[in-house]
Amino acid sequence: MKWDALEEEPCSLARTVAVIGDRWSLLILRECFLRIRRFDDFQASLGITRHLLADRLKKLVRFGVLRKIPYQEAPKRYEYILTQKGLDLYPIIMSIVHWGNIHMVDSRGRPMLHQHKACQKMFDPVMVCSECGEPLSAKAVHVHPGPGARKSSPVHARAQERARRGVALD
Amino acid sequence: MKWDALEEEPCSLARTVAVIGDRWSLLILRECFLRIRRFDDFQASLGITRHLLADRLKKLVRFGVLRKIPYQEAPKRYEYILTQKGLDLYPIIMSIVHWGNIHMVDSRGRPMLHQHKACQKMFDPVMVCSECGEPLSAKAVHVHPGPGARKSSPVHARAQERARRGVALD
DNA sequence: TATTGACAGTTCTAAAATAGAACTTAAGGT
DNA sequence: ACCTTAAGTTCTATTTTAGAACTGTCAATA
Repeated sequence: MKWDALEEEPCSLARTVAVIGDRWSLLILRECFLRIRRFDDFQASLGITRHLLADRLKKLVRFGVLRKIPYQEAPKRYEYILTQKGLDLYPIIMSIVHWGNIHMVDSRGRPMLHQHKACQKMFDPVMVCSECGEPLSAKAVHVHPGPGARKSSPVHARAQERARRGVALD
Repeated sequence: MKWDALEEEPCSLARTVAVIGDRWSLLILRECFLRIRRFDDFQASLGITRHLLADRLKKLVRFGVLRKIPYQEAPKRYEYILTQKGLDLYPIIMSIVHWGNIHMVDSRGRPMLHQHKACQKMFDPVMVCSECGEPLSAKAVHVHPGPGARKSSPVHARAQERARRGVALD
């Protein structure tokens, strides 16, 4: 499957993977959330090749995740800033960081701590249900086809039948 | 940078990207959460080449995200099941799906809806602070070096200084 | 005036990863 | 004997990525 085909898939995960599903895009976005904005600063802090960095920034701008805005004339220079669409990636970034904090840290402990300005406490992100506010887990969720669904494959039909019969996820 | 180097980075995001930061791993995991478990079923539903699928399954098993368990002898056949570490990826998957639902769906609407078994309602995932329960946004969070931090680069020092001075994220 | 340095890229070649198809192995069924 | 299912492995061709060098503007310095 080509990258372009991913964008067209009838699946919100696949379409998002088309935007952030490569080795560098998420790392670039991490830097954006840490207030890195300029080409050479991205390059210095990530060690990405300049070629790839130029390509990825172009892609993120094309998807509307970053905006390229001039910060000086003569010579014209630009910086890359998160759009609202980009800022909305924050829950993805945080849930990735949190999983890494739980499952991938070594004996030195967490590289970074997060403080909530509102309550002043160091926190972890928790994913809850928008309707009842309870924490979510995979086992507590049923999936249903939505209006944008295509007919499901036989493989998926069998899998959903297993779910209906209460077959566990693990 | 090589993939192996990513795993060693003093950053929980980078280390997680080493596990799920390629085009296929997240798609394979999506199938796992939909109760797909067998090689040919993954292959049929994803259209991934058998070569890559074998490689990615091996990687996910190596990282402890999936377990390979036999479901029949003679000939020996295996299926791939999420471990607890794998189930813990659910918030990442859901936040990715949710971002796609908001920013990447076409006119047909969402491909999939989610129902919370506890409250019976269709829901969206919301990320909240573990301490005060309020919804989180990037702008409401301060970052601090944790016990596993390495000395920050000059580039990051300048960026953090900007944050301290209250420079906006966007 | 000539030189150096900062910044934001582009261009080149070599190495690595991926796509796509065919092949293998082991057993059961007809 | 032959076909099918399942889970891979092997092969070649194409695409992507790594790594380094190069380009074009302009400002500041020697």
